This record gives sequence, C-alpha cells and structure tokens, in this order.
Amino acid sequence: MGKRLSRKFYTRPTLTVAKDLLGKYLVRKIGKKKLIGKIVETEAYIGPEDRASHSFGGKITERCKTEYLIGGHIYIYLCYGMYWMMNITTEKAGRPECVLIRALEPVITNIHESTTNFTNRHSRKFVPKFVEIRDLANGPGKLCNWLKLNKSFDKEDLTKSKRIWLEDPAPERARYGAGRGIKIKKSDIVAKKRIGIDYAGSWAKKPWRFYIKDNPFVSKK
DNA sequence: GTACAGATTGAG
DNA sequence: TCAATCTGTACT
Repeated sequence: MGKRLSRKFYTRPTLTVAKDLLGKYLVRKIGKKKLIGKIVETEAYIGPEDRASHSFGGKITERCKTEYLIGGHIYIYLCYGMYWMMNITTEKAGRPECVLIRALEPVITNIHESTTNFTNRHSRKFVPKFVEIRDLANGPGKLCNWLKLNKSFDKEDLTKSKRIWLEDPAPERARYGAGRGIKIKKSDIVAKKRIGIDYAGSWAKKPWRFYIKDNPFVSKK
C-alpha cells in the first residue's frame, strides 16, 4: 500500500490541505477488511473568522472543541439529527480549522463487501436491492455511512489510528513507473462556493469547496 | 424549559 | 416539496 500521511501534511494552511487532499486515499479498516475511497471533493472551514464554521467567534462547545486539536484528527458531528459529517483538523493546536470530506470515489478491492454496506442509510420502508457505486459515497453523509463512521471516531488521530488513516497512493504507483507524486494538477481542481451555508453572509461566497474536475463521484448539487 | 435552524438525504 | 430527528443557541 501507499504511505500513510504524517502530521506534517495536516498542519499546513487549511486551504492548502483541502486542495492536497484531493486524490489521496482514505483507508477504513473493518476487521480484516479494508474500504478505500479516493477523496474527490472537500470544503475548508476556517474558524473563528469564518461565519460558516462551528467555531465562529472562538466558540468552544462540547461538539466543536475537537476542531481545536492539532492537524490530523477527525472532527465528526451529527447533522440534521441523522447524518455524520467527517472533517479533518488542520493547522496547529488551538487553531479551529478543518476540512470537510464531501465525496469519495470508491477504490474497489472487494466488490462484494463494497456493495453490501449501504442499506442502513435508507428508511426501513424502502431498502433498495441495488445501488450504483457512484452513489456509495458522493456526499458527506453518504460516505460516513459507507465507511461506518460515527461519534466514536471523534478525536481519532489519523496519523496513529489502526482503523482509519490516509495514504498517498503515489509510492504504490511509482513501482509501476507511474511517477512520484499524486498531486492533482492545478488545472484539474475546481474551486466553488461551499454548499448549504447560505446563512453565512459574505463567507458563503468564498470559493472554499474543491473538487476534481469532471469526476463523476463528486456530490450532486 | 420551549422554539427553531442546520456543513443532508431520499421519497413523493 | 417535505420530513426525518439530534445539537446548539436564543429566547421565555
């Protein structure tokens, strides 16, 4: 496998990390099995200045205090009472900044397991028999459901955890002569305004949502 | 304590 | 278009 991303990767400026996360592999280990998703869409939240951030104004609540940890930790919270949102903290300790992971492109290692872990996000009334791979993780709530992430992952250290971490797939590819860096070309990164935060005034217009151009696994508007 | 909005999602 | 349903916040 590739190389696990270290603390250094996460403690850089949030906008840099948000862009550099594109193309990285998010690895989730469940028992002996691994689910892997390539990050294709992110959003940066830069509190306490950012009106859309939970830590806006320097707020420290039971929920958002995780944002103040040093870069490389998971900040996960429940949205609308039913969906978990996975964020990755950035910068040094005390700076409440993070990156929301909005969409993954499933990297298929075992088709059976990868396609039978989605049903519990649907209502009891309606459980689909089939789901397209494209619909497994193309949204912040959906990807947490796919990877079975919940409150127990809050404050998880991505540089040390045995059940979830990030990898740069580059070393794996380098073996096959595909070059050294997995860094999405600047011209392939699209920057648009963030979704669902229209209440944030002028901050809502900041182009802090990043995704890989033309990637079909980006969340639908 | 009560009211209400929210970094979403899928059904109708 | 609307409901599901938990947490934070601004009130009474």
